[in-house]
Amino acid sequence: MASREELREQKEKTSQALIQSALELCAEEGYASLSLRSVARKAGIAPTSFYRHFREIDELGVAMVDQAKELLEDCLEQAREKMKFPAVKQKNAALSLFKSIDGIARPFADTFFECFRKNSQLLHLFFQEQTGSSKTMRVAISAAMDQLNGTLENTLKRLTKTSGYGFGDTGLIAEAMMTIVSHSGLEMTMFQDDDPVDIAERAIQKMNLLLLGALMKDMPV
Amino acid sequence: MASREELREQKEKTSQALIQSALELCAEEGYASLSLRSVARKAGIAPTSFYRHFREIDELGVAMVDQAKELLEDCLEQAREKMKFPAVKQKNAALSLFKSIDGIARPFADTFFECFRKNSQLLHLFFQEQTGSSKTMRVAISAAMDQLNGTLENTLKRLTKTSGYGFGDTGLIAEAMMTIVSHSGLEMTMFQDDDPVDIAERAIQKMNLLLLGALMKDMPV
DNA sequence: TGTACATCAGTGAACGCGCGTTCACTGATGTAC
DNA sequence: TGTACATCAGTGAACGCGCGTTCACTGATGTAC
Repeated sequence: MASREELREQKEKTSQALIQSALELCAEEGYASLSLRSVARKAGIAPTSFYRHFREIDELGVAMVDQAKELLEDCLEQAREKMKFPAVKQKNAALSLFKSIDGIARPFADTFFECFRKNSQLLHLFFQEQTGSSKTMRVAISAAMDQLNGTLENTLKRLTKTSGYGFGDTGLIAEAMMTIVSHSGLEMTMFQDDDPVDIAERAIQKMNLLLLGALMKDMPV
Repeated sequence: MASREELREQKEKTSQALIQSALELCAEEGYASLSLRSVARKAGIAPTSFYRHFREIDELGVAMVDQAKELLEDCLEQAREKMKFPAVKQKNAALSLFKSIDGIARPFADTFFECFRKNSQLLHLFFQEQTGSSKTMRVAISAAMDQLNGTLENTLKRLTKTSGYGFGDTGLIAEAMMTIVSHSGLEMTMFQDDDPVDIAERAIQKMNLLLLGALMKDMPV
């Protein structure tokens, strides 16, 4: 009936079921309260079977972090394709620049928040446990964040290459942008009474100010 | 021996011992893993005595949030006294403005991070549980943050009142500043291999860019 | 073709442990009369 | 002044529960010879 290959697929399915169950439990009780038994129960397998897939809970945690990282890399790639930074004429510089900059921050935020909305459990876990109590998780997430920040930094560099204007320390800016959107994303998932569109708009405004400042600082006057 | 008044003081001492014990345990294992028994054990009382002070763990949690809020209000007051925004001459505007702005962001960050360093357990708890798994905690912290943001907003308004320049949406800026410093503060406590001075300097740069952008946006050109 | 053996996802019983909560209690202090 | 009662922080035994982990097992698949 089930070939060795089919068995391998079945195992992968069970692993994914464990991850999905863990995500749902995290959303309810938080990562720190995850128990091996509750995850197994939700996934419909015996507690002891958990060990066929992960050595411990943190190994499952890292698997979730890996998925989140893949997702976010895709999200940044998608954002990169939509972000524009049109050249501006010199007069009315600040106002005109501000509109150009919106072509960076807005598509970035839109893509990010859409991704957050579709995968709120996974991304809440990722950003929340960045400074959570499991060292294993912090290390994994920190490494992922370094790469994501690097990806965003490259996007920013590419955007400014053709415009004549530069952003100065693009690494710093990428970091700040990620801080702003991740903080806003967490807010959206936690306070669902608040208007998510409003939170998104405020995040965009914050990034616009940041980017305008970065442009003005090194601008030839 | 012990008058009724002395008994009242003794009870308050025990409550504080419980809070202190809880803080140390949070720093090791996280708020979600706090147990009534472990807190009582660390404070040197019987598990059942816990109920003489708090109805449940979350009530102790909210007591910690209240302490953190008091501390942060004092910190913002202290920062307010040190923040300056000297007027600038029109020519070389951007560069000159950037230096003036540093008189806002740097004292603010210095005060905040010094406070964070001295009370890392309390403030880590406060900012981490802002989006943690206990709704009771999230609500308490959210209310405290609203007030703190308001305080910082007032400080910003007062700073610009005499300079001729305005910051536009000061609420938005206060929010972004708090996001930046709290995120950096959490980084410092969690990754102690990283240089805290470097993290602080980057936070200051981020806020400087934000403030510069905010000034330029509404600037008469 | 048949037989013995290896692999491996999943199982169920059992263990000791720490947990939150209940209960009736202690012993010191203050109050009513 | 003396006696009965109220208050209240702290106690220790006991409970039932969910936890992580161990162990020997099953039953299906594939492999060696």
